[in-house]
Amino acid sequence: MNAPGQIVKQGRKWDQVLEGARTVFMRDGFEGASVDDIVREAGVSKATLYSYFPDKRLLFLEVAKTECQAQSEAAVARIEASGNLREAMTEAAGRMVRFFMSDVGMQVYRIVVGESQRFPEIGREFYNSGPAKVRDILMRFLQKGVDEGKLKIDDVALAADQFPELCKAGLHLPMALGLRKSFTDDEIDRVIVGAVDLFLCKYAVAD
Amino acid sequence: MNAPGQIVKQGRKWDQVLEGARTVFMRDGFEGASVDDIVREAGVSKATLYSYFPDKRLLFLEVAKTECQAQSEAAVARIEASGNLREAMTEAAGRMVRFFMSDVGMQVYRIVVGESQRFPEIGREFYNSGPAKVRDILMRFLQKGVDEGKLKIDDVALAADQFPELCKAGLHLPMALGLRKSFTDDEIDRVIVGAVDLFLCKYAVAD
DNA sequence: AAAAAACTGAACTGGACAGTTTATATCATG
DNA sequence: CATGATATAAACTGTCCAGTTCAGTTTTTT
Repeated sequence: MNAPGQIVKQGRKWDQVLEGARTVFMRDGFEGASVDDIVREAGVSKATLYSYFPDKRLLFLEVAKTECQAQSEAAVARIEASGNLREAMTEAAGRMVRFFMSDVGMQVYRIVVGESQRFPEIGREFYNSGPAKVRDILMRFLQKGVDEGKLKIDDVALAADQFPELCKAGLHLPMALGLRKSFTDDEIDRVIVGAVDLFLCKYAVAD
Repeated sequence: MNAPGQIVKQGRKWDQVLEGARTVFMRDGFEGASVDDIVREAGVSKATLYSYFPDKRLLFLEVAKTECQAQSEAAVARIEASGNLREAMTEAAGRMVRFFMSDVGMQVYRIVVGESQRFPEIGREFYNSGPAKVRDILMRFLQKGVDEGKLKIDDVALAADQFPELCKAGLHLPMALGLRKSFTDDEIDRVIVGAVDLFLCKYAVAD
């Protein structure tokens, strides 16, 4: 018997449950996924699942948290400024776009946006372990550029919000709405190059 | 008896049904709203609702469509370039931000993103009657600026995607995720001015 | 005022699904 | 190999909800 609201991590099949839940939630969303689907996918009995997770909501929260951490770690891997600022930013942009255009990234976004009304904590969890990390790293990166005299930015926080938005131009919304399943590398490059161009045109001291 | 999938618009209480549905869907989302809630809110019998709409999904689709049209018409009201380009864009940005930051606009976005997996047509419906209209008008506006020699833009379509994204910087995501309920006028102005500054820095011929 | 159309209320059907229970089986380890 | 922890299958409970039905009432039309 669990203490109410507690997740118990011991036991052989914990990973199995989580992996099955991940698969089904990512495929069907929160409401669309039934617990029976999940136990079938996980190859586990319902009683086992409920011995680990007190309810469906907390199971989903665990999946979302894990997913965000994995994603943002992959996406955020050092922007360590190689000599050339433009190159560094272009590469960072590429990683970000891959971050939010991946199947899993997109699906997490959809679910989180859709459910953040009913589960407010999920919105914060997602923001902190994803977008907020990107923002922090970008701010540090930009500030360093300013300190080194490569960039001239009055409002670094604003700039750190602007750049990721520019990288979404024409890509993110059509995907989130299911109008497009994917984009070609050329389409993506066009947006990234355009983002970096626009950004550096204002903020670069000398290019 | 309706032809399958057909919506019947005749009858006294059609508007009443739609208005009740609007209220409840906007408050509770699609899954969260029960048809019984809707008929109660609308002051109408369940049989009446089902004499107009063959099912819940099509009722929601109708609400979303109506909502988008109303919104985008309000938001898009002429960007007729008053002499000053910067002023015109700043004002257009203000309208756009008000467009997607309003309670209803935000809620439609949440629901549509959340449900566009299960109902693909809803994503397209929303995109075409909202964001696509803004995009078209912006493209025409920018092209005119280019023709008049005020702007220099290689890729007008890209620029028309970039500008709205810039207007979302730091505002849209925290709202969509429920981290912030609202923003002060100062916060919004900062983002709008920043967007116009960045945009015109690259694209304006002479400012 | 009669006929037709629209509406009502309330009960009902059928299905989906979260979470529980129970009796039984398997595993890990000392 | 014995014992306690972990897992299982399957049936069950209770709830929620979309959509239907129907006998009767109100409104509109003619």
